[in-house]
Amino acid sequence: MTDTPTKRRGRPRAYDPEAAINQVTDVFWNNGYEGVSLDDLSAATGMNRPSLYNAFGDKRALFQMAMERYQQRARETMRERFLRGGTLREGLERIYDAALDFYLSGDLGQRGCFLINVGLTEAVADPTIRDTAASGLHELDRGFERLVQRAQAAGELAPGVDPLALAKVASGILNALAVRARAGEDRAQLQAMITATIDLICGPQASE
Amino acid sequence: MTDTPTKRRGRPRAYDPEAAINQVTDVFWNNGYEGVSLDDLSAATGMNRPSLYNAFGDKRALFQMAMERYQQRARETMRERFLRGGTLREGLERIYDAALDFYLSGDLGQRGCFLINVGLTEAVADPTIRDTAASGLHELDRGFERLVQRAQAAGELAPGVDPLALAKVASGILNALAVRARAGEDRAQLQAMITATIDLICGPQASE
DNA sequence: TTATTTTTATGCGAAACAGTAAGAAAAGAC
DNA sequence: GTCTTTTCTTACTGTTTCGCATAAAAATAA
Repeated sequence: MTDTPTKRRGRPRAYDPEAAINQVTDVFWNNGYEGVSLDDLSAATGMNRPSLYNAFGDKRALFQMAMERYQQRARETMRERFLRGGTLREGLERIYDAALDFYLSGDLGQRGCFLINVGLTEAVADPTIRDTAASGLHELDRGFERLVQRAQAAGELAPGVDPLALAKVASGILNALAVRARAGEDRAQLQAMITATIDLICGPQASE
Repeated sequence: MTDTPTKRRGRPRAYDPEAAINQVTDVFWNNGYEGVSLDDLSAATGMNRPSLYNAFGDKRALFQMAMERYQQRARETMRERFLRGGTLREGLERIYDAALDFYLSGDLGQRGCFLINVGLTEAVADPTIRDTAASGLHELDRGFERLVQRAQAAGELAPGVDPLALAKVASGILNALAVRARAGEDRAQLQAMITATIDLICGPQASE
């Protein structure tokens, strides 16, 4: 739809827009919004500043684009894991496992979540950024709600429990994993928090 | 010990160091490290830049001082709530309630946690800041561990459960509350997450 | 070849920034 | 009153920043 495979008229662009957005996202993800200059982005993408402006707009627009790109990446990674079948325990294990890979990625292996650890820093000063970040978090909330409701429909949950309450805890712990990944906790520590959460929500696992 | 109530020799300082540190902390808390200029701090404290340098050092030192001041404030608020007696449920209610007041404070009422929402943004670029923030989070972890272990010693917990696992979840949810406060969730939504967590850890409350 | 279109490259300008130097001001000490 | 000490005030330096203006380069169209 938007792509034009036909030969363009003028000088061909020397950069790949897709790759550039990913590089911009990574730089913001590491250093925050205010911690990044356009020269940093220029160096990371190989584009010079006027090309950046021409292609994507100003710094704020670049950041907004980076947030959307991040959400797109995350959605592609997580969607299937929310929807695939299995028990609630299996679903939660799949989801948390994928999130860990995400949060522990990057050069230093502790980037956390873009929305939480970078976007929300700007939340007080910029309501637009805050709302974008918040909607990303709420999308995850809804994923957990559906997951738990499916488990309830399948008769997995004890009769008294409130599925939405379980979903809130499950989603909150995902936030905590992002926070703690950025704080430098290693995979084993984060995995211990995951295990504790899953055992609490699903009941302790039967020993193998 | 460190205070000298005797009359100082030279020109009296026109600012109150305690108040200045609090003001610096608030400005960083709202806008992040990179989002704050020394002129901002100068305006907030009423001190001009040379006085800031003379009194506290450069921007990095000011931020470090702000992190420590924040931890001091938090410690004073939380300590008593971790130590006072009562059931585990009562303890958790006390702690989360105080945390909400903290996270929902500030001009806009959604500042979150300084360490999480501001300090950790710098964590990838600056390991010193990361370690300071991480140690603050781990101090809370230990508080929850002791709280849950006391509950176990008092026979409140079911025999099978691992108290450290419960503590991990309780502490993780505290992180999530900070994240979501900054994302703009209101008190009622946060309270719902608290209730869900406490019910999950302590068992649902007997209806009154 | 010549014109047109699109992008890249160079570089400018005004503002903001961190940090410091030098001197004026306000207090006590003598 | 004069000296000494501490702080405040003003001003400066060099750098970085954003955003853009202008011109060169590389492609197609005619």
